[in-house]
Amino acid sequence: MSSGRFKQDLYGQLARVARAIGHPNRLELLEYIAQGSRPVDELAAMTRLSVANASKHLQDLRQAGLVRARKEGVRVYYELAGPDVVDLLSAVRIVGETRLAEVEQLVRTYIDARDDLEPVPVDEVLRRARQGLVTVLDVRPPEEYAAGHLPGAVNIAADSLAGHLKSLPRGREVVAYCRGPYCLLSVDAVAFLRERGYKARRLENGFPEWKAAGLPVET
Amino acid sequence: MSSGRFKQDLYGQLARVARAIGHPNRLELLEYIAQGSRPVDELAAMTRLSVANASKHLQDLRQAGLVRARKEGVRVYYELAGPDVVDLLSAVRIVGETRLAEVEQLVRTYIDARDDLEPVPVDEVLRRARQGLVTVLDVRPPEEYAAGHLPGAVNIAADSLAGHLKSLPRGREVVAYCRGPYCLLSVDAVAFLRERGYKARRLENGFPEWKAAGLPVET
DNA sequence: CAACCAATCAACGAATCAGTTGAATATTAG
DNA sequence: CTAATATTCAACTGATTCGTTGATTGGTTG
Repeated sequence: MSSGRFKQDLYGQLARVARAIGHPNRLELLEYIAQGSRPVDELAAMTRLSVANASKHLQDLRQAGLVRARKEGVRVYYELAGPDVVDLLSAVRIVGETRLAEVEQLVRTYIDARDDLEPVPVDEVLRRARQGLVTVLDVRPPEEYAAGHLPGAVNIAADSLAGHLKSLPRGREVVAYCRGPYCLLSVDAVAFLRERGYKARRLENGFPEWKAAGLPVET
Repeated sequence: MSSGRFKQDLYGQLARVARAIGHPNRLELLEYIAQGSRPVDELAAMTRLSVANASKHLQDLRQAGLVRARKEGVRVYYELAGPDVVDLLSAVRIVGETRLAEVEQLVRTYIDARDDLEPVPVDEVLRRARQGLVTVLDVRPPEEYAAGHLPGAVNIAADSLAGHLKSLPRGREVVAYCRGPYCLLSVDAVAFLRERGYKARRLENGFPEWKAAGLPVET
């Protein structure tokens, strides 16, 4: 039986996929790529990596099938290969949170401690946003908002929130979201809004998870 | 803002989890561990690794939180940390199958080609087994069957199937399963049974996925 | 205690990986 | 065509990983 070869080859390939997400810099790159397609130099700047280094990591991701590269003029845009990649990252996140004390600790101190442990589940947001009971607030930078966002969401980038409070109806509850469950932009935004008397909560997941779940998306 | 530290530490930890499943031998070890707890020497024998090497890989898995070690007398039994680990492995499998041509090719030649592309979905098995319409057949070795199996399943190890056909009712359809979607034991069994006139199909997933999905398990 | 066995540890070489630097390629602008 | 810019490639260093070998620990048995 050549089943030994099968198993060997197969697990060799799957290990390639796993190793591709086995480096902190590649995980961070994927977080940004998951918001929409981006050229190499922007991704390098966002992650504070040298362009050559970022380029190499991106090619590693591409060879593992996690991202695609699309050439447009002089630049190369990288984009996520598909929603299954988001599911994979979520699975890693869940294992990390439930099995590694270090992760649980980090999440507790940086997120839970500031957010009063009451993230909003997705189905609730969907329902109440349709009824106009909440303002859905996207605090990511405008390029990412433009590449896709929750239906009806208002975009105010986290760093310009202070200057744009007028566009947020005072009475209604605000639900903020950003790049993912570990993105602190919405944590900061919620804290800021609460200080100013708003009733504000954080969506438990970010845009990529929303989209990967097949929920409606607006562009 | 010390959010840079947060992201760095967090992704460092998640990368640890990913790297733990980033080696073919560790993936194979996990396949066996997912069937139930096993001591180091048995796992080493099953994977044809040296005991020292297997021990080291198992410790890597333990440090990443994927497995637990339980000492019983003179031997150490390793067991899966939880169902979320099975979900993680499934996520890697799905990405590999949909994004890597090599994986799709391997699955096609070793499984689809021999199984006529008609795996049985889990809910169907659950329903029809309750009505007594199908014989559910567990072709894993008896120790693994003993550690947990589908409700009502009959256990005939794949290598002793030829000698135990009498315990399989001739008229009823057989649904065979084993260690997982990539375990060839049930593929062989289905082929063998079909040659002898049985109507036999393969369950699309194995025991670990069944259990991780929260479906009923018998011991 | 001594013998024995499972498991781990320590140390080593080969291989792979991560990041930098500087050169090479490709596409657009002038 | 030339210049400018985004990206990739090549070469190299230091760090990490994998597997083996032989020694060591820890628990059981006679």
